[in-house]
Amino acid sequence: MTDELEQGSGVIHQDIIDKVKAELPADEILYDLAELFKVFGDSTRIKIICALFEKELCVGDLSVLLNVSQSAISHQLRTLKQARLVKFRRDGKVIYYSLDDDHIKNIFDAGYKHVIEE
Amino acid sequence: MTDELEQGSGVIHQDIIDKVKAELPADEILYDLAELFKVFGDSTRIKIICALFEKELCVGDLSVLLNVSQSAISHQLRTLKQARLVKFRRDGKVIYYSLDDDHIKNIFDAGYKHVIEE
DNA sequence: TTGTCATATGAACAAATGTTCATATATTGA
DNA sequence: TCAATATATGAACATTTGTTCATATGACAA
Repeated sequence: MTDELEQGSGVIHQDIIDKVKAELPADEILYDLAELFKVFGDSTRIKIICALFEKELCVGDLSVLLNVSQSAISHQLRTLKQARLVKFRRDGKVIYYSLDDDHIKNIFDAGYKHVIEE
Repeated sequence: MTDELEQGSGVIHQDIIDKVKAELPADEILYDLAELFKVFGDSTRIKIICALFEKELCVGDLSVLLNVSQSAISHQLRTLKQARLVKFRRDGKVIYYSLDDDHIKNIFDAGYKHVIEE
């Protein structure tokens, strides 16, 4: 046996495949990258991110602002926290969230430019 | 009745909420933006995109290169096509795919920078 | 035409995801 | 200590999503 997966995919250009393969970033990096974009790929989370560009906000503020339940916001903040996109500080009972990273704006803007075109 | 959704979310700063709300892009734009990032948020698709940075490739090439079935590649190319991220040209039986947009690289790079840090 | 090759597509299915609901935790003030 | 408030979390559930499998389409060569 040569290699797994005998797909009927007509291999066309093995030389090109090899060349491109050599240029591809490591699988793990591309996996992480997909995971990162996945976090941006939900409208509730994008709205949270976008809101936090303006100002740090507490959970209640976000809930009212985006008209999403407190629980849902909290769950999504957890996702954002795990992706290390947001940080938080406590002030008594209230917890304020803000963006944790400078790249976030760049990623957002790059996508934004694509979306608003034409 | 005042407004839908009487969440028990302790509204804290109505003034800030109003201010931030005024700055948020339209809902539809943020929705589209999330949809765009969603397309980047799958490792197979990211790999396809990344491969196409190097060179136009046919379905068979992509299938072998990424070790993904022809059908799966084809389905994902459909998604990328619908998002107008790839275009294609036919040459006999073979169909070559390439990237359709200059922003794609910017979006990818912005995410990439975030991922490779530290 | 007919057969073959490259790609597309629909149905089915398992896995991942986002929200809700109920409840837990943590902090403050009485 | 107790009640109230802000937030977090786990389980359940409905959707969405990505792959597979089988098959259809379209192009070429014989």
